[in-house]
Amino acid sequence: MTQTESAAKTGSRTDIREENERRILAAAEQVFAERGFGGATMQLIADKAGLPKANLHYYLSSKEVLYRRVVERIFNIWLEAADSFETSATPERALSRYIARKMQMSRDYRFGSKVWANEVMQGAPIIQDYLEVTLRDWTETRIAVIRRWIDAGLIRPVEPRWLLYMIWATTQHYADFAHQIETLNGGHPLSDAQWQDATETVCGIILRGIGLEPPAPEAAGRDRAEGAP
Amino acid sequence: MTQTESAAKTGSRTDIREENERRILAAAEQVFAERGFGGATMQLIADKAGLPKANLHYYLSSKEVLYRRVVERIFNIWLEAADSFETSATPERALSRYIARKMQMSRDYRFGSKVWANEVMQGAPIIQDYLEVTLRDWTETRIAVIRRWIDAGLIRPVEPRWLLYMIWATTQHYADFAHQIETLNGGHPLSDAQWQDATETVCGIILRGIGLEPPAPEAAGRDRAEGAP
DNA sequence: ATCATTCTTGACTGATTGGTCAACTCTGGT
DNA sequence: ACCAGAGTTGACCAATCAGTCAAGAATGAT
Repeated sequence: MTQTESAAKTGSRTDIREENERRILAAAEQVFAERGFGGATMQLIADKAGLPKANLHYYLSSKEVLYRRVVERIFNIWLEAADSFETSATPERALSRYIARKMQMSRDYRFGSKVWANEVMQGAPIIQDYLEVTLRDWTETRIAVIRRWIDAGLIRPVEPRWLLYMIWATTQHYADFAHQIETLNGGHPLSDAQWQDATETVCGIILRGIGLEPPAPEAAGRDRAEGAP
Repeated sequence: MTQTESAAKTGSRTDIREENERRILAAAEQVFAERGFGGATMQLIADKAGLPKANLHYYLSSKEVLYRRVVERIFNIWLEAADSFETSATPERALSRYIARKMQMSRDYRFGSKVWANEVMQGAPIIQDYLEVTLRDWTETRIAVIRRWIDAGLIRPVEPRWLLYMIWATTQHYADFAHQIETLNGGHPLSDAQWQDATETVCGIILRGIGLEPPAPEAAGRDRAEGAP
């Protein structure tokens, strides 16, 4: 039916495949986020993607494969953001940029964050190897950096682990508990100004908490998506 | 009824009912925490409780009723802990006690915390009224208290909402993401000393972050369950 | 000992699930 | 015009699900 012409300008086959996979993955991310792996149904994902259920299995062989694809995509996005923790910058700059970036991610990828939370809460049956290798390596290098800051007397002596967990927890909270936050906000999503204020507050408390003076908010550009890679 | 006599260790019927309901609720809390509502099965809960599945339906009429009971129990536990935010105390004392109590709760009720997180992530289909009434009221009163602290110049001027969310996020993270934390801890659960250090670090960063000097760790008694109400 | 009541449980049911399949349409190349 | 291969889809299947039920076991009161 009209399915084919909904693709981009060029009607190439690979475009159809890419477009449909994109739609399926987007729908799946949302449904997995809201219901967890076990609670999600292929029918629900199909409906949300606007495709018949059999079509899902044509592109993604099984529910588990689909879930794995979703989780891997999220982990890659997380990895990109993790780069904004510049190990060569000053503590103020490295931490404030990282926190701001993670807050922005909670706003832009709230479904992905929830899927990640769900996966970890269930004991990470799918992504345990990511945790043990990639995440652990990333964490260890940042811990080393923070420890060097401490040794240089740049920040107060705190166990770097707890500091990192605090940043993760606080920023991801705005995605995972978005519904609770909205309810306590009178049922309305946070406005642009509220997001910016929350980001500055979180950044300010954490930086001051370890003995730093937070830098002036960076250009205030809230919709300046992100800088170069 | 004949309930006049105080419930002793007699093998009375009500004892059997209470004991079985307790076992079912405990098993259900764990399974709902690990799989979410949709992913949990009555068979799994029955196996974990050591009872035949039909027995579950004898005590609790449906899966949804069972889930509701679990969630309500968790909310009540949360409410008790919320009392440790003493509105009459100094900011240092009110906040440090509240944070310590919430950290302890993350350790003692990790399943409950996960069920709560799951429920909120799914849009709080069951407990929306709790969010809108009880939680909102509690939050508003604490926000008012924090605002008074600010007006009195006791703490730095920060939006109280973001401060509360930060405390919730950070403390609950230790329950909801316990698996990730364990993995990054070499596969071992946090030791008593690590829990205490994490608590003090979280407390220290947040208090210093709003311009307070954290009080000396309270008696360091890590297994001194909790004081009176 | 009798008996009403509570508790136990294997066997069952209708509904829903993930996944399959064969018949079908559409597309670009020739 | 024709065709090979990509994309589409309703109908179907075995497995699993929440929930039911009736027959029986256990218990306290008399």
